[in-house]
Amino acid sequence: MVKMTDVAREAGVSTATVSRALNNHTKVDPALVDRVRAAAERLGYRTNHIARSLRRQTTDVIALIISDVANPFFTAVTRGVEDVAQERGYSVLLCNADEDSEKESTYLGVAEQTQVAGVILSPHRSATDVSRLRGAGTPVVVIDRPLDTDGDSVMVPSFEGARSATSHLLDSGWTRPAAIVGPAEAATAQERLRGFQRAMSDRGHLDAPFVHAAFRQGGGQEAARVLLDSPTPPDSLFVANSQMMLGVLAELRARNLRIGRDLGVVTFDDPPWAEFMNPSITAVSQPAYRIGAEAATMLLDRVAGGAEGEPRHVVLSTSLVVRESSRRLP
Amino acid sequence: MVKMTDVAREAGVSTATVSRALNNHTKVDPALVDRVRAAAERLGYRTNHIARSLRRQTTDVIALIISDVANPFFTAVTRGVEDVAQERGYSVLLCNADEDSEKESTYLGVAEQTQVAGVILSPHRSATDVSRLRGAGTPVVVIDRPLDTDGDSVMVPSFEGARSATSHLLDSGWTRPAAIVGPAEAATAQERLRGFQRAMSDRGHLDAPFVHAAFRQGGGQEAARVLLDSPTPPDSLFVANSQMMLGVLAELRARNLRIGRDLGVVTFDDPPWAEFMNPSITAVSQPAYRIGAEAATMLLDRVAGGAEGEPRHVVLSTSLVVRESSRRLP
DNA sequence: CTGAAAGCGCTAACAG
DNA sequence: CTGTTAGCGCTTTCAG
Repeated sequence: MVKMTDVAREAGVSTATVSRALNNHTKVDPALVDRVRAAAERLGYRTNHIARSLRRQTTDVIALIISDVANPFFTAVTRGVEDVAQERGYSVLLCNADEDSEKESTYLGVAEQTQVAGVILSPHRSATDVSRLRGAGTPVVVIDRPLDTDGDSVMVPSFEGARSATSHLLDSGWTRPAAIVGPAEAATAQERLRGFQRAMSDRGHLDAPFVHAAFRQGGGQEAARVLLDSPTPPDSLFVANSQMMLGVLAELRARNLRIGRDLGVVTFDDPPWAEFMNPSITAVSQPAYRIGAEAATMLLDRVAGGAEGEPRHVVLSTSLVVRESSRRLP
Repeated sequence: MVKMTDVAREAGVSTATVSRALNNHTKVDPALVDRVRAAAERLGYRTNHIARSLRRQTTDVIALIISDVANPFFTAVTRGVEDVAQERGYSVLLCNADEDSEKESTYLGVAEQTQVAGVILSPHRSATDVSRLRGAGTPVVVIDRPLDTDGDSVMVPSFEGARSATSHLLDSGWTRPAAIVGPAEAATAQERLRGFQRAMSDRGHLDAPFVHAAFRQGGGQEAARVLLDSPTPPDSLFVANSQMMLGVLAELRARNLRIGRDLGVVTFDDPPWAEFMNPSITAVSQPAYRIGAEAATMLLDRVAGGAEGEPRHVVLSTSLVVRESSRRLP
């Protein structure tokens, strides 16, 4: 491994000059800069970021802790984060908490120990503890799901999205909607459930059925099974994310139930496949890429400008993409 | 930040002992270990991995450089990698090369500069240069697409997969299949094209039409457009990955063409949505999770055991999942 | 079995 | 504008 002292010797200057020249620091004689650059090039020198980080007490990487890599919503968020991070010279340490508090806390520890410059987190529960990180001066931006403690965030109005999706079901002529929401501990699950319930109670349906399940295909399928097996099965479903929707589709297929005729469905999240289903799936679309991009921008601004100052909250809006699955056929 | 010297003082021992106690190194007096552990706990000490890495000249992170985060194949690979990495105490630095050689080489540089313990790479082109990494003694395992230079790899027989998918189309009564494959520079695109062509020529179709396109939804749609607009349009399509398949579906929908009646389709990769389409999509399924898990295992074995020794090659098999989209309806 | 001390490669005061 | 120097926090010989 060729290091700075090698370059310094080759260029006939001190390591300090090499450091300054390579990092286009303060004023360095242009001639020297060239000489150093040339020497570095010749030797194939590359900065040792570990050493730099130890000295600078911070790194060029930000951690992105998401709830599920298999979920297209989060991969779209990831692309948004990556694009702005890359543009600003940062790498992204992607951590898949996998809807599991324990894994999440492991990763929070990794983020701390590797001294990442900042963290973007989609917390599993609102009680997730980020105090150590913040205590160490590491900026944290929360996305998708809120935290009990205040701080920078990029959110989407889950309540309103769920409410409008449910109202739409009712408007389309379905009379007995039920909801399949995420696990009780997830804030987005609670919000989406509240939105659903509000829409229902506004129309006089007071005890609308719902079931909590894991934010995954298996969870969605299990929930659909329970609901459809109940004494008074629903005639339509509001499903709280696209992974669960896949499970619902599996269950409907197993029971030979046809969407649009036997059952209306709407899902939160608009995965790429939704429009190509037959019938196509009505969805509450979230600006996932923008959520990621905004969060990364906000985070890197903090990294540069210091963590002080009022918490900032960005709320992006959802939109209901009406397709065929919510239409009631005769 | 509480560091080792703080723990040492608190426990009344030297930093060397703290280090040894915490890393359950050689023989340390159990009583001291307890005292150190307790002190560390009390103070909320956490290892500074940056400092450790600088000293040890290696890190606890492996880099995973994939071609496209939005592709379910790669996210499944990612889960496989993550699971075994986590189990063995490593973190994963996920890099999305985004089907772009330049981004890929940026990330290869990041991997080198951050001194990751090893790299799992899905190379964009077979000429991708990993010599610097290997020269520095960093193990590299290649997945999905081969490299010109020899080294550890986990692959799948693309040629055979494409061939059997195409034969299946022919067996199902379609007479004019065409192929939509990836960009000419991608080795998997070439292999899948060869497999397609072999199946075709074996049945006497010598100049079967095909088009290269980007491994994305947009690429697939554009390719479908070209093929369907040709003077003698195909009656069926072999599509080289699921992202492109989404584009094909978009184009078919735009033209009001029905799968199974107007056109037969088969895709490489079996994304979660394929079975729920209507008609369901016949697919060449790859064991993505296992590819990731095998690659990570192989890599970490190298990390532990040294990079020397014969290159190892694991080849996992694909399977054709026959569904409705390839069936020819009267 | 434990401690003292050197040093990983880099950067940032501080002098010059 | 450039060089000297002192560490960042940890691990690991080398002595004891």
